[in-house]
Amino acid sequence: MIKDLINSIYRISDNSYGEIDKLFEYRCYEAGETFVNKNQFNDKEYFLLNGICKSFLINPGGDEITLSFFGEKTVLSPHTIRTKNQLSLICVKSLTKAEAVTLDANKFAELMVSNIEIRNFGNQVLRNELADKMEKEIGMASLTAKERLLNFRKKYPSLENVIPHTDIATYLGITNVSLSRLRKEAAR
Amino acid sequence: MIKDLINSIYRISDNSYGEIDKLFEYRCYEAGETFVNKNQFNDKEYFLLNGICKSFLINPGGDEITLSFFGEKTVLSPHTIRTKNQLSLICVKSLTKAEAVTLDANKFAELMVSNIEIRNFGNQVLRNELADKMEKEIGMASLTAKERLLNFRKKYPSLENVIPHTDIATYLGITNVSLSRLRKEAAR
DNA sequence: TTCACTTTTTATCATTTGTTAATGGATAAG
DNA sequence: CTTATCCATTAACAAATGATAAAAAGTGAA
Repeated sequence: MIKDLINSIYRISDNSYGEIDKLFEYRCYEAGETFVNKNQFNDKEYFLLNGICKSFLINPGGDEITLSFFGEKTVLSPHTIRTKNQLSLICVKSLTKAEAVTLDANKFAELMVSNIEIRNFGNQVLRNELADKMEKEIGMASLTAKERLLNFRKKYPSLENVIPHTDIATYLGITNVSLSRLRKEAAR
Repeated sequence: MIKDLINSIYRISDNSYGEIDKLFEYRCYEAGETFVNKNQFNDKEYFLLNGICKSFLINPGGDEITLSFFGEKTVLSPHTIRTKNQLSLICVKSLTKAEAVTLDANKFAELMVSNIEIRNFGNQVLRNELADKMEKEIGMASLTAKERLLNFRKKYPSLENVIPHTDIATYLGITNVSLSRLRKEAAR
């Protein structure tokens, strides 16, 4: 199933998969566990098998601001862009019970150098990450909160009934009270 | 001066610089020239020597939404994350007369594979790009428009008096009328 | 079940931002 | 110098969103 996850992003041969396969370590997280902490050492890549996670930052007021959600069978933001000097730039927590495999990020980076399929896979993950951020960026700059909510529903169907609304609200750039209001309007 | 630009991001040896140096082609853009177009073929990296550029997307209403600004001696968003299948995902235009050097992106990617200094430089550009987007993301999600304007001024001092306010407004996620209002308040 | 706790909704009012349109200022062409 | 054009500002009103607090609904443990 990890192979399916990878192939759904960029198709690689069984040989190439074998090279990554050796690096996997299985992990299990409880709901609400923050397993990547800002400013702490981190040298892993994460492939999420099931469950839901969010990446977030703490704003000056002390609130968690959701950056992205990660559903089952997705890759968390790549190590290169998530860390500086091996220290994490963001936090990641599980919002449900979740299972994942981790890989040593340095060894994976070496594979990206030596194996073109793995490099293409890694670069595709990077591009997806950026495309995601650009999509969100233009939404924040040109759509109303209601439109952003509707986009959120398209992009993450079913998530709305599974995770705390506060996490969704900060993702949308509004308060949870406003979200409740928009939900009511959208229901009509 | 191109060497200074590179070294200001990640210090590389003269040998490594020599490898990049061969790839440069000089370009000059008039103010208002869109030299990267969405959905069009693109295989270049861009190092901006002087002038100011913006990356942008067109929203459903037909407006240009500014994604980022690029000042003198900076690197435009790397080709990997800016294109898919060699087709550009965004537009880039010069807001002033500008000079740049371009490089063949595929040849640069090869250098990133064979030369660790160039790879580190390229990855640093990637990280900076993402850090930038995350900073903006959290600002859009947790700051008021006025605070975002003040942040913009810190980040791009002097830009406010050089480029059209509409470009700044869409960057901040507000209308140009609102920007004018905030400018007046902030002046007090 | 009941109780304690958290989350979501609702209501009220204040503030921010958008929309539209008119005004003024700058700039460039004739 | 005039005219035309573009851009920024201002004004008035509408709409969206925030802040606060109270009520309702859900959740989990004893």
